[in-house]
Amino acid sequence: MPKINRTKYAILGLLLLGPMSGYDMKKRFTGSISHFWNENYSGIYPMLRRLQKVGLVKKNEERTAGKPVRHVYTITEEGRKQLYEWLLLPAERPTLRIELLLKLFFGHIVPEENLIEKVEAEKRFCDQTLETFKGIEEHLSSTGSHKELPGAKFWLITLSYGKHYYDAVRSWCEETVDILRGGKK
Amino acid sequence: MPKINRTKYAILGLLLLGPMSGYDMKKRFTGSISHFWNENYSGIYPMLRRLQKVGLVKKNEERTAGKPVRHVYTITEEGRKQLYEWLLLPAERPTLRIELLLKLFFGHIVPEENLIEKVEAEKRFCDQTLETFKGIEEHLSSTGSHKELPGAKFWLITLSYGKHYYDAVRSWCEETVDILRGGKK
DNA sequence: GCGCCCATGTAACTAGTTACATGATTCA
DNA sequence: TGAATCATGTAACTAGTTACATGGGCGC
Repeated sequence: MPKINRTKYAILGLLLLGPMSGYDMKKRFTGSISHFWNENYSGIYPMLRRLQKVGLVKKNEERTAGKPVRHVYTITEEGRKQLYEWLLLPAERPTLRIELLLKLFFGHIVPEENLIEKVEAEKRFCDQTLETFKGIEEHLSSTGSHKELPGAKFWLITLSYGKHYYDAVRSWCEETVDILRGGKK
Repeated sequence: MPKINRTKYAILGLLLLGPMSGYDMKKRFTGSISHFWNENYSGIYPMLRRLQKVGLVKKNEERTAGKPVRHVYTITEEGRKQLYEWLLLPAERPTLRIELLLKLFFGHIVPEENLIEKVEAEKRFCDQTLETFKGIEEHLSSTGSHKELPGAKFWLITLSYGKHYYDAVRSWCEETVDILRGGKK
C-alpha cells in the first residue's frame, strides 16, 4: 500500500470550517490543533495549488486596500467527497520516535543530573501545555465561540486527548525524577 | 539549526549493549523498544557503512558453516565520544501527527458509528500493547535477563512511559466512546 | 527606527517508507 | 512443500524541515 498524503486531507478538512487562505491555515496549525497536527507553509501552499488544479478546491482573490492580496480557498463537492472517503478509512497509527526515551535508554553513560534536567524540562512542557488547554477551554465556554466550529463536540474530544496525554506524561516525569534521584548509587 | 541525524545515534547507542549486526538491530527496533523508536533496514545498513567509513564503528565478519556471513559491528572510542556529546544535548520534542484525532476533528461529516469503530480499534491496540508490556516485565523479573542491559533501571523507565501513555489513551478511548454514544442526537 | 503581523511563495535538503532483490536453512 | 527465520542490501519514492526571498502596514 502506498503512503497516503495526509497533508491533502488536513487541508481539505480545514476548509470544512469555511473558506480560508494558506496563511489562515497555518494559524490553525500553530494554534489550538497544534497538539495533534501541524503543517508548514512549504506544505500548504504547493498543496493548495495542486488541489485547485485537480478541482478539489476553488480559489478566490480578495483585495483589501493597503493589504496583500488574499488567496481564499473553498472546498468543492468533489473535494468534500474525497475527504469523506478518506475519513471513513481506519486511522493509521504513527510510528513513535521519542528522543527523550532514546536518550534515557542509553542514559547509563551520562551523569544522572543531566537526565534529570531533561525529564524536568519535559515536565515543564507538560505543565505549560496543560495551562494552554485550560485557557482554550475557558475561552471556548465563556465566549461561546464553539459556534465557529461545526462540531464543538469533536473539538472537545481532541482537547481531552491532549489532557489525558500530557497528564500521563507529567506524572511519569515526576515518578522518573524520583527514581533517578532516589536510586542514586 | 540543521536537523540532527538521530538514526546515527540510535545505532551507536544500541552498540553500547554489545557488538551486533544490522539484523540484530532491526530485531531490537521491532522488539521491546519499538514503542519509542524504530528504524528500518534501509536506514540501518547504509548508516552502518557510513559510520564505519568515518571510524565510529568497526566491522568484523563472522562466518558460521551453513549460515550467511554476519557483519558484526562494534562501537569505537570516537563513536562513544560522539554519542556521549549527543546524549548531553536537550531532547527534541517530536511534532505530533495523530491521524485518529485529525479524523475525529472533522468527524461531524461522517456517521458516528464509523468514529466509534476507530476509537474502539485504538482501545484494542492499547490493551494489546499493555499486555505485551506485562509480558516483557514478567520475563525480565523472572529470568533475571536485566543483566543483559547495562542499565536495567533506564529500561524500566522507558517501559513505564509506555504504560502511562497507553493507560491514558485507553481511558480517553472509553470516555470518548461514551461521549459519542451518549451524545447521540 | 525596530520589530511584529500580514501574506505569499520557492529551493535545497534530510529523513523516512515501501518495494524490490537474493538465497540458504530449519521446522512443521 | 511451504512458511518462517537468518541475513544482506538497493532503488524509488514520499514526506517533512529549514532557509531563503519579498514587501507593505501598524504600533511603540
